[in-house]
Amino acid sequence: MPELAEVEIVRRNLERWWIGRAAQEVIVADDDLIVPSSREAVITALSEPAYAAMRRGKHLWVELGPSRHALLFHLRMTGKITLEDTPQARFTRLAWLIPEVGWLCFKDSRRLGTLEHLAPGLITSSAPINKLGPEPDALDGPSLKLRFGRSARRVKELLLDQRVIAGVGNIAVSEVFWQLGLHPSVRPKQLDDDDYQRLSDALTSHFAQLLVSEQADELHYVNQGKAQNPFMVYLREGQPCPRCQAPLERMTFGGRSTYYCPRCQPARAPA
DNA sequence: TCGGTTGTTATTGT
DNA sequence: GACAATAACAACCG
Repeated sequence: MPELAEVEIVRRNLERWWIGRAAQEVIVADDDLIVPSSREAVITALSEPAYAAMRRGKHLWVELGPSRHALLFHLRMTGKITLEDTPQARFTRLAWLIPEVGWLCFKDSRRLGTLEHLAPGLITSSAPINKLGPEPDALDGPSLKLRFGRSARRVKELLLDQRVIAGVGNIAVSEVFWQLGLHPSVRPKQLDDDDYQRLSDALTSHFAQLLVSEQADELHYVNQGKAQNPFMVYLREGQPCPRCQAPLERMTFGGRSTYYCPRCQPARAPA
């Protein structure tokens, strides 16, 4: 799935395309998208004008109508929401027509994304929104350290745990660790106060930069189509490190790859 | 055919 | 209880 920056880009697009308007027509192409709520509830909500597009972590929702329905989207691995001339685009699971704008299409080749309808007032108290940790830009070094607590888990696992910090994904870990010279298996005990501050700063600036460089009407995933890889180390196993030219390597934990430079990111002595 | 893929969750084992 | 690994969800790509 897209990470924080990509979801924020989709949110901004929805704001431009959808807010202030109601869908005129709805096509549910894949009922499995809508869980656990009913297809009827989603269609009813879509018939009312949208008035706000919100994001927390990788979750995106739109509030609609005087009765304040909420439609909560999760794009998971391959979801995107695009603006199309027709609702027939490949991989479209749900399409809704905004008059004088076009068809908004939830496209999702892997079909792991979800859409949930939430009754008025339930959104911020709903799981998992209320379980999410703070946004990266709301954390400084000391507060990040506090959130890690005395955990013995790898820093990587903690950053990917949405309850600890919201919005961080697997790509961000590779890129930020490379930037800071952190080994993929580093543990909280091996970080000093300075490391924590640099880590929280690097996460914030990583997402801020992506927000600018990836801004577009349609998200482009590195692994799909001909989009070229804009990252320094992610998916670049075997290629020279941009900093020292040593061949980049890959290490996986729990089936999640971290790409890193063995020279720039040496293992640290146990603290 | 195999191994890889930007997410999350349930399950099993240590 | 904490942690770690794995599969599962489902499908595409090289």
